[in-house]
Amino acid sequence: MPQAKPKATRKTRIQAQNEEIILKAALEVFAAYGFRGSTVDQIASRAGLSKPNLLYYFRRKEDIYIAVLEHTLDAWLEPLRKLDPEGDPIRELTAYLTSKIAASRDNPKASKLFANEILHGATAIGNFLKGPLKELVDAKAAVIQGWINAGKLTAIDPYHLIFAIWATTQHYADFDVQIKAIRGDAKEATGGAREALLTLLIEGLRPRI
Amino acid sequence: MPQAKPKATRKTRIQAQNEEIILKAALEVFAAYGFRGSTVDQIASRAGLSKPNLLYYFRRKEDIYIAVLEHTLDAWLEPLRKLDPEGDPIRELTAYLTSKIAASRDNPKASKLFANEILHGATAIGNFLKGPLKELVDAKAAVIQGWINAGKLTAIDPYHLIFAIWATTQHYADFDVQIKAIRGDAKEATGGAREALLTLLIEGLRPRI
DNA sequence: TCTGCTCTTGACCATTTGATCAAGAATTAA
DNA sequence: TTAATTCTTGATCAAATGGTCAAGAGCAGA
Repeated sequence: MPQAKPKATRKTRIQAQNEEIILKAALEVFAAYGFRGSTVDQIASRAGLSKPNLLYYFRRKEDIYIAVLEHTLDAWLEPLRKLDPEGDPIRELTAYLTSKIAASRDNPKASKLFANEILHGATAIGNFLKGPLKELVDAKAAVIQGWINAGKLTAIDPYHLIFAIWATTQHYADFDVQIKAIRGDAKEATGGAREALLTLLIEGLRPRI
Repeated sequence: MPQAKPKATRKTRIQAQNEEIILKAALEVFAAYGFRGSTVDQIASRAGLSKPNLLYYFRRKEDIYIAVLEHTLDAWLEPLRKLDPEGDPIRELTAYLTSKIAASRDNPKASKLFANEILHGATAIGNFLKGPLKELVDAKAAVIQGWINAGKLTAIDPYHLIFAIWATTQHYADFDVQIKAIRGDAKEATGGAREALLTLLIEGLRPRI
């Protein structure tokens, strides 16, 4: 009998190591070229493995893709989870926007991966969007609405506020090529982004007493 | 001798008609699946033509792609061009944001096409970004800076303001799947978008007297 | 060392897909 | 009507690509 795929038993040292290498390579390739635009050969080559060897760990291209998404999804949501109902609204939103800008700077590939996935219909993570993501956003929107009702924040639709923070912060990762074309190398451009976005999006929400 | 490609002479009725059909079909397909994810067969099929017939009008897949991009690029920039240095700043920015939201609603496919193109490195429109787009943005950023210097607008980096307007408005087209997953069918969601974004982005720029 | 399991790979296959071509159909201008 | 030109397509090709397989190499526990 040919070898079965790695059993459900505990992972080998080599297994754990190679899967990590593969996921890292796959993130880079998928982020750059999208699912259809990436080839198994590219990923294998970047991971330093032969194609059949890579397919020994993930039997189908789609399996790699899903694994990469799942591997990064959770970290991507973390900043929003931290939004604290007990905290000061302006401070909390400032922290949230700051985390998102940092995430875009430190992990642009994850941002591009999601952008591409959603742009093309989110077939692989549709259930995640409708489930965990929606629940989290609903909960945090309620928190923001609570702040507004308590007069601690100018009235604004919480959902649109969240969307605006996503859109603007992720823009610096997803459309970096455009920003670089307009502003030259994006080092200082992204540097000023945090302050500009805080002024634009958050400062105006400070309640007028 | 086999037929040469359509000569540089005036276009036939059939030629003009079919090219229009092809560009429309190609926009739909490319917007949905990206360049690599789209096939010539798909485009031909949606255009109601055979594949060789389609390739009679555009010899390579890439030619179709570039034609579609060029065909929509200009319209996409029109709103920003209209930003009038002589107008009232708040009114002008309101009009700009309103146009961009309308464009996202009325032509989401163009938005997705560009989003995908830029996300993957803008290899086909890199020169457009560094040339005409940069020039236009530089000019309009100067206009906004002029308003700020004249005390007609709160201080804000004009480039980041423009990026924020792009990011937020196009978000409703590019990430519609995500928005629908969170908010249900996006009719009313996008309806409130204009007001929310005006409050968030523009209202705060009104100078405090 | 021996045994069984895990890991690796060259060779190969089937399908998809961008592109070509020759031949015939339709259209246009005279 | 006729001749030239434009348009259309079935058949076909070569390359790229996802995936398989059998055989051998490496490794770990007894």
